[in-house]
Amino acid sequence: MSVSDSFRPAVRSRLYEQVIDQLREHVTAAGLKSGDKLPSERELAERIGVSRASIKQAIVVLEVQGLVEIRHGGGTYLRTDSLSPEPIATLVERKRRLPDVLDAREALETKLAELAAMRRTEEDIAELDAALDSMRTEIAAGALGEESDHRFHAAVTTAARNDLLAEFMREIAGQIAESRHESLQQPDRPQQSLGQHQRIAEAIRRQDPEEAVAAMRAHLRTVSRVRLLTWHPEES
Amino acid sequence: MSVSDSFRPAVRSRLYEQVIDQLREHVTAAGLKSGDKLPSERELAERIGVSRASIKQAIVVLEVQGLVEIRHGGGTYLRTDSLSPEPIATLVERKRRLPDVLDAREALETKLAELAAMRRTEEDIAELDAALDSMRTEIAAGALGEESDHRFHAAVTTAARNDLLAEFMREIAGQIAESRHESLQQPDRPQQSLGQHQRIAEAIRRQDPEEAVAAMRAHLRTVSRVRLLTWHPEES
DNA sequence: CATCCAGTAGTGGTTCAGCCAGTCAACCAG
DNA sequence: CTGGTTGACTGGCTGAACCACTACTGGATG
Repeated sequence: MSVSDSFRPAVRSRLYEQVIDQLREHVTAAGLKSGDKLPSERELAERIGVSRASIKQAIVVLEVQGLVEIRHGGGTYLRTDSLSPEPIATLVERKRRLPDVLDAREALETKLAELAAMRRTEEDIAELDAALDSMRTEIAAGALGEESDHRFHAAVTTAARNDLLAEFMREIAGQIAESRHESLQQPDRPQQSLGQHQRIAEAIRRQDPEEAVAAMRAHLRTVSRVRLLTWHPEES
Repeated sequence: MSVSDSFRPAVRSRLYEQVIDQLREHVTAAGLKSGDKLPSERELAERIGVSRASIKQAIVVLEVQGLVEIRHGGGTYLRTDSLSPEPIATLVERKRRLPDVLDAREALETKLAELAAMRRTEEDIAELDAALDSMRTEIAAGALGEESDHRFHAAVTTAARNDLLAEFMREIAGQIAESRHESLQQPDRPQQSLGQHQRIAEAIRRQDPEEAVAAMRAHLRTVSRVRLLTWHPEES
């Protein structure tokens, strides 16, 4: 690590933020769950050593984030187990357990295939075909076709027209890329993959959701099986 | 207003919320844009007729929502043009995205049910049963059983043992809670819901992934159908 | 004249003491 | 058993006060 590595991110100046941090700690330390009651404002003020006004600011923030429910005269109650909105990025990074990613991918992409089959436009079909063409060319030239593979799945995602699922896909894009690379290095794998992609595209073109789901599932299970055999023969 | 039609869903009692409303009005009325300066806390307190503490609570809320930037000693500045996170346009947009959420939920929860059926332990079964018992009790008492509903689905998520999918579920937990509340207010809905949950639990207990998927899908489609009929008869 | 730099008014940050207004449980009366 | 009363507890809000920081002003300096 060199000189300017990490600036001290400036002091967390606002008091209410520190209060929120302490509340989070307390919740996890005490093992509180959804529905449990937090200490009263007066008690928190005394134990944390700040004024009630600051405690209240912190609690109001937690309230607007939906993490806590305030009952006038009745106390403050948890609405979640963690009290931590915890950024997804760090979690995905920490939880890069592969089988989890593969299961998640199957959950997301089979649904995407289903929706794509129902909603695809002519433009979507054109993009799917373009991706397949590109894949054929790459493979014929002896390449793995990773780029085209990604392009194809991105086109399916676009055709599904669901921003939320698209966002979830983005969040595991990194791990998918890894597993794609692994998978495509198996002998004859690119050619087999091309066939599976064509089957998916065909189902979407014919607007056949069930077949699209089946084709996508078959494709993903092939990918994951290879992956498991290569990396985790003993896994669960 | 007839008898049970619609109770006013509890008053908008909190002062800081009214302050936020007034601030929004002021911003639009005065035509303030991003970068402009808001009046000082003391001036706002005097003009709106509340204490500075309440003004500050409101401003802190706006800060954590990223709508405003506070500079110690320098004043408070707009970071957006409107100060309204959702004027009607975006609110409509949010409602329009509800189908996205429902599709995502089906993608995630059917997979969770499948995994749960394969991986559940005796403890998981016990928690599912406990949630069902609680649901029966609540419903028998005339309640909707929202809490138990959430508890049940949380138990399924736990039993699936996939942190990534669990994280995705957390991200849409808020919208799921909304749709749950809507759905369970339909006549006879809680009773029907109980039956569907029992079917899911039974499949998981028998370690029958396919049936678990089918049961979960049936349950979710009921929920989403009701929702669409109630709120968006004309949707897509 | 241009520059620099205190001084100062003004701003947000926080505290404190106090009162108001709900909630809840224990208790009592019917 | 039901319904009302009471009192302790909890969150909601206020007002005055002080601290920490910023920004502007106006005079001193080169």
